Amino acid sequence: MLWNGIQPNSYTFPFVFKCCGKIGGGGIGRQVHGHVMKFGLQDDVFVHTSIIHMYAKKGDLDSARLAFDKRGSRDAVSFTALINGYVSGGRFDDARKLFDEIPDKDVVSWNAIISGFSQMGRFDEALGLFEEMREEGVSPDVSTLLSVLSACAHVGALDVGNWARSWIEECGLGSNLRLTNALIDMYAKCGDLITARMLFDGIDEKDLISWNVMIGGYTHTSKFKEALDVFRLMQMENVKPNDVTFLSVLPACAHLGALALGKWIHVYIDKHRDSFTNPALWTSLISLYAKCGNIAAAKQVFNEIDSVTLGSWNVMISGLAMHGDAKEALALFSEMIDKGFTPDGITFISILSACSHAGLVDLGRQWFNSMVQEYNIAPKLQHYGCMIDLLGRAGLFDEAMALIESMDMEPDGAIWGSLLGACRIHGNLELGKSVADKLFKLEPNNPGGYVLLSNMYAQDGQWDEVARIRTMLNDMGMKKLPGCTSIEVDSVVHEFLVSDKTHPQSEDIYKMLDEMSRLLEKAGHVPDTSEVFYDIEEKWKEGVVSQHSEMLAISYGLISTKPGTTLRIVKNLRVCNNCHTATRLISSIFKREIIARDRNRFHHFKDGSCSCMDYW
DNA sequence: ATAGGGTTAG
Repeated sequence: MLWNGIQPNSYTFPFVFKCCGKIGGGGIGRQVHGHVMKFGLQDDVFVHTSIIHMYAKKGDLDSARLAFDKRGSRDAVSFTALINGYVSGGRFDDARKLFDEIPDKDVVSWNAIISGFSQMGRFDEALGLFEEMREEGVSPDVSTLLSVLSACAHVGALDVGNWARSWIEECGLGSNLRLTNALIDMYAKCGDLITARMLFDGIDEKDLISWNVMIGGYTHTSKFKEALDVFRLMQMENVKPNDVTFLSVLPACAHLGALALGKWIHVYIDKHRDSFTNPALWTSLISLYAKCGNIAAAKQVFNEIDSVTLGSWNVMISGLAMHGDAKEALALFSEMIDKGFTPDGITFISILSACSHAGLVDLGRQWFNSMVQEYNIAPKLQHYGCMIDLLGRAGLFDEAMALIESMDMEPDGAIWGSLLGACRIHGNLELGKSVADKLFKLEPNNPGGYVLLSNMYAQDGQWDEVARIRTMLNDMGMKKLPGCTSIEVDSVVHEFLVSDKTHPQSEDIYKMLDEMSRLLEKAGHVPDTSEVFYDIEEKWKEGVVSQHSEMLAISYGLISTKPGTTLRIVKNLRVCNNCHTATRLISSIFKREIIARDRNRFHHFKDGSCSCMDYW
């Protein structure tokens, strides 16, 4: 155009500047700015605003400011262009100051500042600005609500979120997909999965984001089964998943032990390698295999990663620790350091828990000190928890108490709980009583501690104390968190509770359970009912333990898989003594390997023995 | 005819 001698006018330049922003190359914007001066168009408001915007977008805030200052009449539009530059440059105080100077703030300027704060994680300030906006009588629009809902989702501001929902309905925007997706995410993150699901089911044409927020909502509230159910629906509707989808589905598979589905995802990612480049996917896959008990597959994925991240080292090391393979966990840890990676707090949780599972007291102490002194990592509650657990299990109660007293934070229930567990193992009733008091003050409604203390009184023969605690528990209406075990058969996850009769094949499951009991008795198994906490007759207690959720899951596994197939079960609590002994025997009676994951770690049952060596 | 603002995971 210039070579042909055709004069550009004030309409030309805004288009040209828009392109400058897109190609972003070096001094092109400045050159075009020169042409503007040459043609004397610098006073046109449209041209001038696009100059400010161009510099702001390039991150050249000084030039943007200079252009802005030259302006005769400043309107909301020019302010907003500059504010945007300050926001993306992280200069919030300057942005906020400029914003307050705008004489005639309109929706777009409010949106710029609100979304700026929201995107930078300053959600409370974003919501505060939204409040101000409403007070000043400026009507929000779709963009405002998208930013506001995102902020509500992050800080759990359900009240503002509810307001947003009624606003959306009043404006007749109920069918706006972006707004509905943002609402679903907000309700899910605020914990109201019912409303989130209702909105989700109401969408006719769901897009990928609708599916992702719904699945992610379930995963992040630990509703893993629901997450997988929605993923299945998504597949039935032929919606192509992306990395975000898998980053929500894989943890659900890992938690439920849904290994087959996880493997399917692994194959899918391999097949579409070009579109799945997010390194977090590999970390999730390692974690999946480790948590499903297939440590060999976890290692294989780990060894095939092109660029290893700290996260993948961490999950691999914690996987080995969970399996009780302290030696290999520590070896991998050395390798990681040799390769120049710096361990973080998460790495040390794995290292310390590996030492604790294996009873490596000296090494645990050593790494704890090295973490603090060499790596300058301030220990958190979880690190102290591992150390207390390690020292307590070894019976080193004085040292454990000294460590607790040295902490510069208040010990939590987990710490007192693991110390109480150690007291029970070593029959230290005296310390146990005072530890239990501390625990009850912190977590008066958690029945676990009461059960432990009552068990200790029972071991000591103090039956009146046992009765007193039981009555107290009953009076307080406390119930143990129900034990729940899941098993995956043919890619479907089946969940069982104690004495569960809801499974469609319930009749066959209980037939097999009778058979199991008969063979166990024949093998000399005497039911251990010491952990049953109801005041009922011994015979009934035996009935209860034989119908524990893990026994039902194993029974279902035995009748629904081919002989010799390894059974993988996942329990939400710690395995009880009776089930542990029974499972050991079942592995030899039925010639099945059984890999059980409990709350803390793995048990590999094979030929009548368990990898934890009955120490867990 | 031309200028300023936008959702999902980690």
